[in-house]
Amino acid sequence: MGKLRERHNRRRRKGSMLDSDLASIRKIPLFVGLDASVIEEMLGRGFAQTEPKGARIFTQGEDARFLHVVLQGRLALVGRAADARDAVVEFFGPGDVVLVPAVLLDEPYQVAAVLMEESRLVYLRAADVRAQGHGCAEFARNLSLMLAGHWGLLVTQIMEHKLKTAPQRLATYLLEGAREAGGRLMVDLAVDKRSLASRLGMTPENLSRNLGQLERLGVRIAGRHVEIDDAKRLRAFCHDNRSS
Amino acid sequence: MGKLRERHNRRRRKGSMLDSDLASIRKIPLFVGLDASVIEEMLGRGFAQTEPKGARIFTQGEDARFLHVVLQGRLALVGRAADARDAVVEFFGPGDVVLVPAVLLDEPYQVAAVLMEESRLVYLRAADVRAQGHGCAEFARNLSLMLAGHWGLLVTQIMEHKLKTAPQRLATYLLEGAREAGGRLMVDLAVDKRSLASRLGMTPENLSRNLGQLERLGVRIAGRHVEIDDAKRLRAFCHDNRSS
DNA sequence: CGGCTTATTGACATACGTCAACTATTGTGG
DNA sequence: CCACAATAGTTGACGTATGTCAATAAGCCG
Repeated sequence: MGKLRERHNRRRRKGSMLDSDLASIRKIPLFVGLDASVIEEMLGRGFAQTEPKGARIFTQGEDARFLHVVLQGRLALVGRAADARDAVVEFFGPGDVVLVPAVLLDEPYQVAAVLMEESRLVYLRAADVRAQGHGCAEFARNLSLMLAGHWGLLVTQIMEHKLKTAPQRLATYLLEGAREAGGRLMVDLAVDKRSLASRLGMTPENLSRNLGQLERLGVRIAGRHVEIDDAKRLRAFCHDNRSS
Repeated sequence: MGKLRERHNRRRRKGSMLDSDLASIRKIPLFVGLDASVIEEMLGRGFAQTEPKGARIFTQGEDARFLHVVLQGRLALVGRAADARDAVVEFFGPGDVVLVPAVLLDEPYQVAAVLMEESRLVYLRAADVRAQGHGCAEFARNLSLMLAGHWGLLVTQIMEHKLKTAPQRLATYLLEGAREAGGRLMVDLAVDKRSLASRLGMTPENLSRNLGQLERLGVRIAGRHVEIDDAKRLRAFCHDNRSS
């Protein structure tokens, strides 16, 4: 729960969009099926920008001027309490669209966004997005579907917090992110452990200890690289309270 | 975290919609600004029904066949973990529309819904809702706005869980629900304390103790009726960790 | 290499859950 | 309307998970 520091916060300058950017954007569900004119209208007045690790893209309480699309990299939505401690709500990566709610409702951002690594983002003007949400039925529909998906993410997280212990939440997170490679299940944590701890609702110290505990369940940890020997056992551990 | 029991679960029979039902529905933000034909198309194939306290409207894992609108009463969204403990995600009351995400995505419900008191609900057929989400731009837009609003609720709850202690979450909940009446701030808890405890992420025992703790901060509790003598002090307590 | 940040480990404090007993409240049938 | 059972809520004693503080170790970058 330490404060996430922002090291660089240079004033951003508009960067023009590359063809590769446009190609990526068109594959994102929010933008599929739209008339070319609609996409162009939104993108035409937006821009793309690569920003360094630690950059604060926007701040809690700030007016929602842009809709952000992550092309590469990773960012964290960070909420800050009145006493200046803050918590990571969720991470977003390539293809994710961030903070549609604030943009649609034309409200201040409820949370801040901080880059976990150097990332390339698209900035779409909030007013344009709202206009298309109004004018283009297909876009409005895509927005709903995206929001519906996010709803599920948040509900899942709430339930995990209320029903699972810290080690169980950690194990669940690992299993969700795991990929099979060479007959082995493995995960590469995309973010530093301090932020991961915050996302999982525990202190960094406890994250360390909980990783240690999982090693006794056949999880091997080397820095940010994690290997899962016995996925079945780990899954059982997530569900059942009464495991060792 | 005890299990919410369902006492009555009679098979529901379709109930026709009353004029007063229609009047209520038209005032709900999700339905304002729609062509009369659109509303009629959705409502025409739906129905309204009054169901008793404890009724389980739908179950986790069930396919989303209906979109539910609360006309009167109160329901809880309840998630169940693998080990059969369950947690209240959120309460919904008159004017709220429940589980749009599952309906839109045509996915199974992620959570169940249980009535906290006798309630009158509208059942709209999921397929009809999806069709209008597709066909009617204004409805698609309203859906987005509603989902965006819900997103804020859930994010707030996640942050409170990560950043606040149980007594602080309780105090925050009381302040949010408080109404001014006769120069006094007061709340009437709409649900039983067991469910409230689950919503707030604590045990019923701890809810009792935490209410007791708040009494030392000028909160008077009598059953489900709560009076707040010093809102300023209570607010300070919510924000600051280091209060007595 | 040296300085900085990040991660780990240990000792300790505490908030919270658990279990069990008790009390209050609600509902129901006689 | 009362008596009784069932449920809901409270209280206390206690254990444990998790946070806190401090010191050490391990990466990372200039």
